[in-house]
Amino acid sequence: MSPRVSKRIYEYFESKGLRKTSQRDAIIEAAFSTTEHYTAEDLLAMARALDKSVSRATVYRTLPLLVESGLLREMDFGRDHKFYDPNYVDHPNHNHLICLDCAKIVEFEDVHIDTLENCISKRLGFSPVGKTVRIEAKCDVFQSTGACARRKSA
Amino acid sequence: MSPRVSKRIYEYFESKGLRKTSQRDAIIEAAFSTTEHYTAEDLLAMARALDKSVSRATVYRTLPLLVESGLLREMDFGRDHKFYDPNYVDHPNHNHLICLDCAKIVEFEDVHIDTLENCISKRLGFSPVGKTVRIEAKCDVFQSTGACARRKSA
DNA sequence: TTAAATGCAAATTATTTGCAGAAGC
DNA sequence: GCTTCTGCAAATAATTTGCATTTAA
Repeated sequence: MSPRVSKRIYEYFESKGLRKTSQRDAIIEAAFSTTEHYTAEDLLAMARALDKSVSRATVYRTLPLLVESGLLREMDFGRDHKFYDPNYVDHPNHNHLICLDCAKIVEFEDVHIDTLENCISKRLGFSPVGKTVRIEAKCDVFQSTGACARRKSA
Repeated sequence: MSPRVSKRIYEYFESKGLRKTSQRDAIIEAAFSTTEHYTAEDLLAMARALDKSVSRATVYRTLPLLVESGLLREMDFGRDHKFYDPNYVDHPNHNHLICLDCAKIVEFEDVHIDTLENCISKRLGFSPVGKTVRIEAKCDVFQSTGACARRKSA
């Protein structure tokens, strides 16, 4: 985890009067030491690798704090559990393309989408706060060769 | 429900060898006689108003069929239950703007978004299948007057 | 006639919560 | 010392499923 992220998190905690505990430290460290998306259960496993005393309840109680801090983003990919994305710290405007062949999620950024959505919001009489773009797509590689290099990584 | 929708649904059912039952008729009628978004529980109530014998289990078993047919769209608004949107039949490319002040969902269409997403997908080496755009925003009306005409309708 | 569909109630599963003890400040 | 935080285990709530019965084709 970068010192920048660490600083922002602990400043947020302090501003809210939240205490620093060893369990929260482990959860935070785990949450921001990867660029992968993860579930609450995944995060529990990652945090426990750092500190065995972390419980499931504490993970579920800490996740909303990280989301409120603005450093972690909760995402619904339409599956049965929520996913969390730690990459908004470094890429605040990224979007997701989900490959229906290999289930891989590709992150991308595009200034035009952002501009366009701002215009649309204004036109409708709103000020945009958060934007989500999700593209479900199929691999061109898979289409032509019948196999996809990414397919192994679900 | 328009005869066009009715025709498409029953053709889909027939093509899959699915039977026509009074309960399914009631659920389908309820599902496409509104332009509002609804939950499974909402749909149960609406279908029961037409046919008291409709059970919760049948609603839950029928919903995926309607989604697979392409006429109904399942949506995650990040709340604890799924929402269903029957408006894709008439507006296959619409998107959603969610007002954080009044929780109202505004549907809009924009060809530029669609074009842009096609370009982005191609550039990344994918063929887009489905696209979701969601804008979370705040009422300009609410910002300036402190109240919002839509606020009453949650 | 026979395979599919139904209602009921029990099962499932991610997430939340009450509580008594532990720990930060 | 007082309040917040924690782990545990039980509770919750949307959705799914097994089964005996009904019904469409």
